[in-house]
Amino acid sequence: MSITAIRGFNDILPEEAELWRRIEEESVNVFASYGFSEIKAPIVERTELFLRSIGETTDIVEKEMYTFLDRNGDSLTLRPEGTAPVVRAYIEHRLYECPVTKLYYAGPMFRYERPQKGRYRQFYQIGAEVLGDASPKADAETLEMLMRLFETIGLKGAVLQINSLGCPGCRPAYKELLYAFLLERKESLCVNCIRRMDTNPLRALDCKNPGCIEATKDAPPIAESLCADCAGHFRAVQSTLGRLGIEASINKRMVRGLDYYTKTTFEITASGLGAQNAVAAGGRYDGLVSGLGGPETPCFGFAMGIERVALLLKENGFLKRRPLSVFIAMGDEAELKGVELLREWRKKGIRIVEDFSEGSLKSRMKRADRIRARYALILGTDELRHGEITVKDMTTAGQERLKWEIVADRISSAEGY
RNA sequence: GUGGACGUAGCUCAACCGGUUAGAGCACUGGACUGUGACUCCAGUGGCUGGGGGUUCGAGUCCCCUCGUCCACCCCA
Repeated sequence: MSITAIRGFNDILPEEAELWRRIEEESVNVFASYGFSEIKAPIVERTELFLRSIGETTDIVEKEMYTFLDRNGDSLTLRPEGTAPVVRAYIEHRLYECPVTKLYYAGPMFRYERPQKGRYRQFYQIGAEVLGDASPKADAETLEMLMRLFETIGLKGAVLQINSLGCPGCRPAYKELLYAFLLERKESLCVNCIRRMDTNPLRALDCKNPGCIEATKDAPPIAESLCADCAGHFRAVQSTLGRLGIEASINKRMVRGLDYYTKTTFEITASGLGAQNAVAAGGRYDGLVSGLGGPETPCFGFAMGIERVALLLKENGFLKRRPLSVFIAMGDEAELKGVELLREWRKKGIRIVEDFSEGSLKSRMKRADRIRARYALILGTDELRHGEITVKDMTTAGQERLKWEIVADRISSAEGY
């Protein structure tokens, strides 16, 4: 084995890439029907963008970023998530001059983590952001869109959990309350939670350590500390979801790993992914745009992990014969005529490859089968003389000799081609 | 960053307590079948046992180091 891909960075081979393309196509279709347009932001940004958006004390920033100095000495970072770059572009190009902007993006993200099932160092997300809409209906409608997407691509068993994290108006008071509560039970908390008590006590609610779960069982719920605005917003999200027929359970322990979230947060999980069971997650981030120097702009967004969706979809995947023909010429003259014919047939949209191998017809037929082609087109000396070609359907084993002129029509009208 | 499992042919795996020339299935190539794939039968190609060091008369097997994969923790999509 000579040079291999680096750890956590994977090749997506054609069979899987096709599945990915289906996921992306369906996503784009659904997003478009809700009025989203695509934005393509760079993969590398100034490190500062992520420090200021994600938060300096988050795990992502503290230990997971691919950060390096470029030749000028600027600190740059491979994007660990998609929202911050989108918001940066939104501000930079003054897209806020439009009252509501709905954007989606797709592409690779990078986090330096130990790879495991459903988690890689380069991973792909499709995400969408609604910028400039404060209404709880925007939250609910976007969630409905996501659930619809999962339904259309055939992903089964997606479960939606929601929570509200409050806003800068009410969260500080809650943090105090929770801090006091945790302080009383400090002995039973894990070291991690004790360390984070001062900076981000909410993380203790999310901790999976049995001691912490037990200790925080009766912690004061955020819901009771929300200000009138946040509480009303949360109720409205729930009732709108109800009217849209979307089931959502409230998970009052759910805390996101990024600092910019406010009010609604959510996570969609599915079984079959191992420990990494979230397929999509996101929430509202009303303070991010202004925090990065733009105008006050309430926003809601999410990101979906393509690897994880693909992992779940692969369970009911099967190999199909591809809409592809293989051209097999017997002899030099037939080969010469072949390139001419292929040129015409391809012009008519027939997907076709030529088998240039020297082997017997038998071995060449075998190759055609191996690449799972639908048709084998055999041009021998007799066919050549008559202006015909033998067309064999590899799925039915039936074959017929056709005049060159009608081959393209015959093939393209076949079902599944 | 931490813990556990595992690295043997292209793939999936076998090889007893350390013992002769490391095997099988699948795949690949050819033949049975002169121009017809899949099913069947026969034959053949294919290995620095991840890499390095050590113990031993002898290492795929035991010990150490290293690299890698997987799973879990942490965290997250």
